[in-house]
Amino acid sequence: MSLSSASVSPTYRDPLIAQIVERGVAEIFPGGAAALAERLAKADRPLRVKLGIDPTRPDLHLGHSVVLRKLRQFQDAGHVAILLIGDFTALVGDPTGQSEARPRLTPAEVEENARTYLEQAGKILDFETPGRLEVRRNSEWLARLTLSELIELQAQMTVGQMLAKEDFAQRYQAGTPVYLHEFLYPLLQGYDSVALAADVELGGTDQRFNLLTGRDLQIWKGQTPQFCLTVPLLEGLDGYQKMSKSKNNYVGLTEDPLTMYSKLEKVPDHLVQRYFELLTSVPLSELPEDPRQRQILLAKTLVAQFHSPAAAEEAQRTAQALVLEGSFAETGSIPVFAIDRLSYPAKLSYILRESGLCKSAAEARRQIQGGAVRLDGQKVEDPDLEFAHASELAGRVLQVGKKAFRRLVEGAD
RNA sequence: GGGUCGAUGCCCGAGGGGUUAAAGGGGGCGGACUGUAAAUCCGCUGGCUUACGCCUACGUUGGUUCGAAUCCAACUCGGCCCA
Repeated sequence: MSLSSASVSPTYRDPLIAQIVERGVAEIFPGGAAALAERLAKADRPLRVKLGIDPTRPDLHLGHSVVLRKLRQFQDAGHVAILLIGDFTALVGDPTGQSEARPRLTPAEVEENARTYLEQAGKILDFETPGRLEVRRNSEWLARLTLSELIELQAQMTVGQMLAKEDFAQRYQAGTPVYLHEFLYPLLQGYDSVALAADVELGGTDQRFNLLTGRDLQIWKGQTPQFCLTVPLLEGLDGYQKMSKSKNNYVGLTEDPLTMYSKLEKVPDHLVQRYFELLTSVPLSELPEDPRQRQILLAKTLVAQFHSPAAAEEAQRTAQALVLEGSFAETGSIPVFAIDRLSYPAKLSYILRESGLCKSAAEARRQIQGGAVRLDGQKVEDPDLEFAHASELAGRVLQVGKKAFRRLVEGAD
């Protein structure tokens, strides 16, 4: 996949437009960057720019922020961001990405997820400027569709067209099940564009088919079809697979500065530039030569973006001190764990589990035996180590591996 | 509707009555090394705060056995083929 050039090209007068159509863009339909740039330049009213999100999980991560940033760029250029909460389509389940049977969410869960999404999107989008944001839910119109309307909608597309969707085609050929109701998803998402009279729709490259379906349906309904702008899918920390929570290769938008910093400073070299391009506004021509310095700059830039420059500085100092120097002088941003809610005597394996450093006491035990556990930097050898009182632990730093720390404190929380 | 094959741990995939918490690979975690990386090598990889004990686990339910992931029955779900 080719990315747009590093710096803003002089092709477009307006730097805002140039940024929109060039940086962090995978594809633009129809007509590519030039066509959209022209549309933007000639717009005599704010364009309605749609981004749909399915509130199927409670947390957003950096992968989501790529397209949110793109939406923000439209806002900055004076257009209207329409954040569409797919509260109805969440019940259908987007088949994109071989995830077949998603657990069915209750309406309450959907609402709760939608609430946290908005909160997290607020870190990126402009919620303040009047007229720049519209939050809608597709149950407004989808819940009212009648069967005959639905049949009419389905009559707009053939099975052959549906099977053109890569995901369907692959699964069909591989002999894995493709359910009929999955065909509904692109149609419903496309119908959202009709209902909203969208001028532009954004999405990841995996959304291309769905976005284009929106155009077909808009034409059918006599509307001017929307532009479709896709952004690249961000690879996760493993370096290859798409960032996703279930693959545990993600950085959450709400993570604390130290965790965020620690994850980002080890982004694989081949992805660092991509992260800069998609997640920051740093000019790519200004990146440091040294790969290590790039990682550090990336981590600091993003922590500063989601927290504050001061938090970024402190996270860097702490990470440096802890990991490189093994010193415990800088413990400021280590997550704390309140030890007075433990029951004593407390085994170390139990503390490791309760503090979240290990998933289970059995795993904790294995980590100790594997030489991974340290208390104030001292390796612990005895898997049965036990503490009689909280006072023996207060103020100490517990560590698993090189990067996971907890500061044990009394009376906090 | 009929035939046929299949359902195993995070994933893929062996195993066809006991020695199977279940081969092997992937992934993950940890250790050495390093740039806190990559590559490589090594270890671990169901759960239980009392771990030579107990509890869960091979689609579901029931059955046959001293004993089943392994045999039987019914059921559920999927693939393919036929109509």
